Amino acid sequence: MATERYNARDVEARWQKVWNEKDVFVTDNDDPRDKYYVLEMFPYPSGRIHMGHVRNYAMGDVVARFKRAKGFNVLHPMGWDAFGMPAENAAMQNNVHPKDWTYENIAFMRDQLKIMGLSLDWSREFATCDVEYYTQQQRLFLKFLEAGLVYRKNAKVNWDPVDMTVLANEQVIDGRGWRSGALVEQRELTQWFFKITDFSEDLLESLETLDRWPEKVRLMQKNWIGKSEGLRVRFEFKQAAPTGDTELEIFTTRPDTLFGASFMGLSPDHPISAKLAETNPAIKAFIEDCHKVGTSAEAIETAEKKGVDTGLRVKHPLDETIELPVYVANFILMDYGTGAIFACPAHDQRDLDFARKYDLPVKPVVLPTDADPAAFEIENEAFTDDGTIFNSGFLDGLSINEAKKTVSDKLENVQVSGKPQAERQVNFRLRDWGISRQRYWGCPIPVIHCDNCGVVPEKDENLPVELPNDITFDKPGNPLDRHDSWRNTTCPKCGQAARRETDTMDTFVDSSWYFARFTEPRCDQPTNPDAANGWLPVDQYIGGIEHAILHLLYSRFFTRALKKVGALDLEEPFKGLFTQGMVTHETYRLGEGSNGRWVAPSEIKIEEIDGTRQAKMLDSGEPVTIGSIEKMSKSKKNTVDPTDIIETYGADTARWFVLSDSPPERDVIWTEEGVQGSWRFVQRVWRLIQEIADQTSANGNVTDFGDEALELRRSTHKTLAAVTKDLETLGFNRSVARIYEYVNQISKALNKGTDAADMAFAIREAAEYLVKMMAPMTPHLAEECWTRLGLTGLISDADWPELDESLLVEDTVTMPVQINGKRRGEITVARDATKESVEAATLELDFVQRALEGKTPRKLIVVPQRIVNVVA
RNA sequence: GCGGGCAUGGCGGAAUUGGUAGACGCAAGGGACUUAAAAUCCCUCGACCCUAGGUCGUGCCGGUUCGAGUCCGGCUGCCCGCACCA
Repeated sequence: MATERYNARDVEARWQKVWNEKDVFVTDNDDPRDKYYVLEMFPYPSGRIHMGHVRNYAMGDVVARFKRAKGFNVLHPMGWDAFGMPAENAAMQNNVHPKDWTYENIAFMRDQLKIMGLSLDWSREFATCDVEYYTQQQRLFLKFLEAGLVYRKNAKVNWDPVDMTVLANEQVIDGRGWRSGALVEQRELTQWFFKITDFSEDLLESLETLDRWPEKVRLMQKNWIGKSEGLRVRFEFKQAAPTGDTELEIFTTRPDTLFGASFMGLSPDHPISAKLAETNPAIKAFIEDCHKVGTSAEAIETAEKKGVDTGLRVKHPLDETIELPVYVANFILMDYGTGAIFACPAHDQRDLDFARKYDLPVKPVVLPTDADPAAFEIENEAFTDDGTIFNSGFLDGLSINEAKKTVSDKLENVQVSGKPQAERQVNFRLRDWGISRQRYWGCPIPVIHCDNCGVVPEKDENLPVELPNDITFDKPGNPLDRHDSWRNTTCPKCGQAARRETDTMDTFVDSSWYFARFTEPRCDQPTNPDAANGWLPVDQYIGGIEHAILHLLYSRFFTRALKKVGALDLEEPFKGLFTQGMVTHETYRLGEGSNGRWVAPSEIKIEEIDGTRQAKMLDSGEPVTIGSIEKMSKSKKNTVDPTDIIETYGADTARWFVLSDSPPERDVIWTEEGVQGSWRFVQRVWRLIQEIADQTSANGNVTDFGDEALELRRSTHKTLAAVTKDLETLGFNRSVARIYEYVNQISKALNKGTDAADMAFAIREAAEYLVKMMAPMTPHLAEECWTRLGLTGLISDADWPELDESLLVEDTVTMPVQINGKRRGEITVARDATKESVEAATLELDFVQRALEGKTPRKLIVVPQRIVNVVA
């Protein structure tokens, strides 16, 4: 039989059809085998899949297929995170209904995913904008409400005063609305919140159990939850504040620096600030100024530190003779602690910046170890490390921790107006989750506002509160607000005319429980607890690092809330988490410098002239500047369309490429050369398998192996052991490298001929093992090779190959020999040689004797099976 | 601003987790086959030097160790997140 070229397009379509017709990847909840749930973060249906998706889903698919081969009952579903702003933007720009836009995108992207040959159970697919899904989400909301996990309070939003609409943080650019360009204002609205802070302690402690999560993600979550032990201290006002308060209550984590206090700070949103503003025009103007920035922490914290002296004065709690001025300051957040602080500029950078600006005292009270107390001064950098307390009266000489304790103990026992002056307090940085969005394309919050009864939950039997279809986007703002026939309803409690809530839910709500819904996606309740408890937790979750905090924390909260309302019984949703890197590409520009127009990789060609890579336009030949490598993005046009790649090279090549080279947690650079390399490899494997299929047949028992056959068999089983381990640990790039190496070895062995029965056996075994090992990564190629080798059934249903451990160990081991830490040669000894015999053999070596010049070594280090080091 | 991460040849990376730095791939150069090209196959490929050998070398500076890409301290650069992007 002649070898034929591998036609990926035909082969891939053919096997996809077979998998589909045989329902190979449809999962049965009642299958008795051990379960394994693999999930990739579901995509937002933006229009087309991008290479980041290809990488994410290729990884998940390798895990799914590998675990399937290992005998697990694998759940590997797919869906769509389908609510959100882009659909509304499309509606405004192109006059298309968000629903139509979204479902059209989903249809297109589903087809794109299907040609990747993913082992997904498509029968479980859903979109979060499906009425069936958001009905259950509304049901959950009502259960959470009943369980006391939902409440309303005032919170700030970014307000665009020209468009008269609420803006998302990303729609605020340099403090201005992205469309109108108007300066954004902060505005308070009554909004819905989930009580995630009920679980602060549990969310923090439980991170310890997530040993299959990246350490960095756990650390980020820990810092985000931000547990701190501090002190609430009441500072007496010299004269009462206009609110009538006689004390100012602050929260601090650094009571040890109390003697370094320089001033007090109030949040612009503090009630005292608001009261002062009524009579003090300067403060009024300042607060208004503070409200002219966006609501994001980044905007607030990067703004220049500014404030206004209120004229109020407080007494220092440890020394009545000290009087401290009270400022309203723009960097103090109302929703952390009490919204007021005491400032110690020497040991806090923000306080220092502020003190320098307003010429307030800076008194160091923590002395760095080894510093001279007389000479130690703070310049423009606060000292925040460990040290010893000084300049602090009775605290002098104590450590920071001792001083914290001493101050806390003392102030807890001082009475001010009949209450202790201070109180120890555990504080969390984590805030409750505001879920209200003033938008159309989201899950409606199922409550009704009644003039008689107040806020009334919709009755369960009235669900769903369905989004109306007849809406318009000709005006800014939420179309639900102006949709009278939808908005006007009757009160479920008293039956009188009432109005629907027009806020919809944050799309993070949609993605906080979809993994549970997949376990029984057509259930007429949010979950079937049996199915959910059977499948969950997700054994391997894969997605972008950008979700390290919010999505994952919200999902962890939801798991606790779902448990509380009896929807499932589970501690943590994701047992294993893997965060993959981005796909990047070179950028290209036509024209001068930063004015140049971005051009796409498909519009140019690259040549190497005198050793330098140069780019020019395909059509005009104009020179193009090659720019930096950046995350693929539409704005920079450095994208490669997965569909184009798959049409040219096939899905297996694309999958193989995104799994190669770069470690999966790191960014991968897409290069045309790299893809061609992968494509050549696919062809090479196909040729190799054809040759082997033609030269060997399924062979009988061979028990005696010559050196060459044995060597190949050792390679086979060593490769299997390594690839198995690499796939277990998601080291896809390593397993790809091993397979390249292994194919080189098989080719070499094949060149030596297959006449001998032992070689024929070893090569045949190698071919079958190779194909099985590649099957999770290049499944179509593997099926085709499987058939070509005359094997029956589908490789997608086949077991992972068996490992012969006896072939992994060798009798001798070669170790490097170092002299004074530098490699000077090597020594081959029996695997089980004793330390003493290795030492003796080492001293016999020519180069060792030469180096020692007859002297005895000062030290001889033998690490068995590793290394020998002679210290002369 | 705050929190987290990353850095190894021309390029992507590997390195048994403190033990031979550069596996494997890409690019490049040389050769074989071919009328020619493509494809394929073989060889070379960190830098430097007095080239049987040796010196230097994992972003920069310092430290621990018989031994450091790996551990510790201090920098620099880039990337991610910051609660209404998904």
